[in-house]
Amino acid sequence: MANAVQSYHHGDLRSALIEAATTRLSEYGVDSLSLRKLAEDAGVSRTAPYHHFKDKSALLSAIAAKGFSDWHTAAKRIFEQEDKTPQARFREFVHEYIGYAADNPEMYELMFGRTIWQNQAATNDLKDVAFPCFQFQVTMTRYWQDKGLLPNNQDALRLAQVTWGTLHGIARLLIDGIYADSSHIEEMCDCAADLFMQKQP
Amino acid sequence: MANAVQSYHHGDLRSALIEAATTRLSEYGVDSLSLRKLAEDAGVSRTAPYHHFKDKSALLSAIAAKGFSDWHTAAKRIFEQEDKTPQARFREFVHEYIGYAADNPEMYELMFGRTIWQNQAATNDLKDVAFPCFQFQVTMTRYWQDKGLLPNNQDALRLAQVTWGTLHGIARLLIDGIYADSSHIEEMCDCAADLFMQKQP
DNA sequence: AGGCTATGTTGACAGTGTCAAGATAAAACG
DNA sequence: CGTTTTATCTTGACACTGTCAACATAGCCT
Repeated sequence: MANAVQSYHHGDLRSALIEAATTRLSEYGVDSLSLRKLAEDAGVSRTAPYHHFKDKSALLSAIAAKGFSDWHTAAKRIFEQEDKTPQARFREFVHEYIGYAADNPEMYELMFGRTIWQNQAATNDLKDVAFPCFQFQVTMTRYWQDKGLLPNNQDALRLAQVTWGTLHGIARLLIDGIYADSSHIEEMCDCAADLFMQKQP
Repeated sequence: MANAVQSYHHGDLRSALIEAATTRLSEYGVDSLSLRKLAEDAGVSRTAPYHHFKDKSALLSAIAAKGFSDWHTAAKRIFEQEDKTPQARFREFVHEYIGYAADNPEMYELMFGRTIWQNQAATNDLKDVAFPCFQFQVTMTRYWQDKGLLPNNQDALRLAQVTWGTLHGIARLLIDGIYADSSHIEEMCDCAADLFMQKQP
């Protein structure tokens, strides 16, 4: 059993690591995340984490997986608000997407950044959670096309890639510090939403 | 003078470092860029680079600055083709932008990534070259608005941010390995271009 | 000729991820 | 119950990294 007095076995090191890493991530950024520091914070030796994660990338993947899970829940909540018009939901989704990235820059960077995706580094566990999120983007796009909100003469997949690309691009420009001025986020979101929802007069 | 036989003074270490770093960057990626390796490749000791760059970030900024300079030139060349219609030029610009990112993923990542932009790490030299590039995006946007290509009821700055965001987002999704399938780049570019160039029927 | 300054050198420090080999506790099994 | 297997944790070590301090050299300016 794991008590205040540290025993040889931690008890639930895996969860403790993920939790500590998530906290440290949002506070100090992904660059300041070191396995050794995390281990020390958990009161455990440097190499203990290796019995729970293949390497550093696997730990990061686990954190991101949780992020995707939360993201999917939030997206569905917005999308399924029956009491609001599709227009309102679309606009809300845009604002929510950018807002999430702006409020949780380090988590967003981890989830949608190259760190865990390049070189086929992504864990299968991660893919299992992330791919449905990407798929959901297509589902929503098709729905909005059916409702006449988004242009119907485009392939749903391509259109989803472009709309998601737009949100992703704005998010990245914001959180990567390329937009020195981040005071007009709402206007940018509305501009993007207007652009896609081209109402034919 | 710097001959085949190495003398105490290198001669033009600064240029040699930038050149070697650029080559290594495009071949092995920004993560494999270490000051020590670069110094060794240049036949010089580990800390010699510090007499030419404040720190690693400064070296990266110098490389990126060259990238921005080239980018600006290429963008202007496309934009100023008098023999082509604005539509054709806009479409070409979209393809060229994504194409550049796809062909030079590591350079793009460096130029538009967080590494050199976050924490106000960007050198003044870098800003001096990069900001005109960002500004040029607005200039082009305003021109295309005037030509009736892009919607005229939006603020040029906001619209530029959104269109650039779209290109940037697609580029990043591609080069960060999130789009496992990168075989439909052209279709995505056309879809994006079509979406912005909403011809009112 | 002498000194200043730009440039290059070695030594050192505090980090990092990760592997190998050994220690310990808990669980599985006879 | 005792014994063995397995999961977990430990120390030691290695090869890296960026960066600072102190010192050496060579070229330029007066």
